[in-house]
Amino acid sequence: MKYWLMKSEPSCFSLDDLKNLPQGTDHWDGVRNYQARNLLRDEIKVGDGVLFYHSNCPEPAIVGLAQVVREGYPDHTALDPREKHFDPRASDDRPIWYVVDIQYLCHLPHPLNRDDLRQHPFLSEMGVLRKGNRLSVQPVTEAQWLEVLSINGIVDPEK
DNA sequence: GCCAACGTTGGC
DNA sequence: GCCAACGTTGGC
Repeated sequence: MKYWLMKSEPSCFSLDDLKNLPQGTDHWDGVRNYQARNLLRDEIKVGDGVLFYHSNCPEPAIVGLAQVVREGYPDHTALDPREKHFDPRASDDRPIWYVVDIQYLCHLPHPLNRDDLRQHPFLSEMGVLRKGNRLSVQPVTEAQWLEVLSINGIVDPEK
């Protein structure tokens, strides 16, 4: 089991948006970066934990937890010319871009903003704090995951 | 709105 | 294959 941090602009797609979908589940689509693509296609597995991060907004923060419920499969939005993230190089045979499905678990009682993260020994190492880091999906260590749960008094994120 | 950092593109 | 130009991200 692995852990990931996924970034989303709340004005575009927020944790509430995820929660309100049927089953609280959605495709994580539109990723057009090869490093992130490789993670989506090869590394991210069903059951992995996801820290949901709100970026590019008044209060950037880790705001909730999700879990992976379906692993890497082709991103159909790359194949549809009407889509914003359409990629003419992609085809059914060679999809190029991938998505995973994630399911909402909970909001954090104490969302962790960037100052909060900087003050913790494990969390201050997170990629999301590094200057210029634009990866929309990035790995999180088990220690970091457990620290987020512990700060929030969460024993079992699925409850 | 500013601007630094980064990835991608494209001319050569 | 180099590298300048450009577009995008994202904190502030």
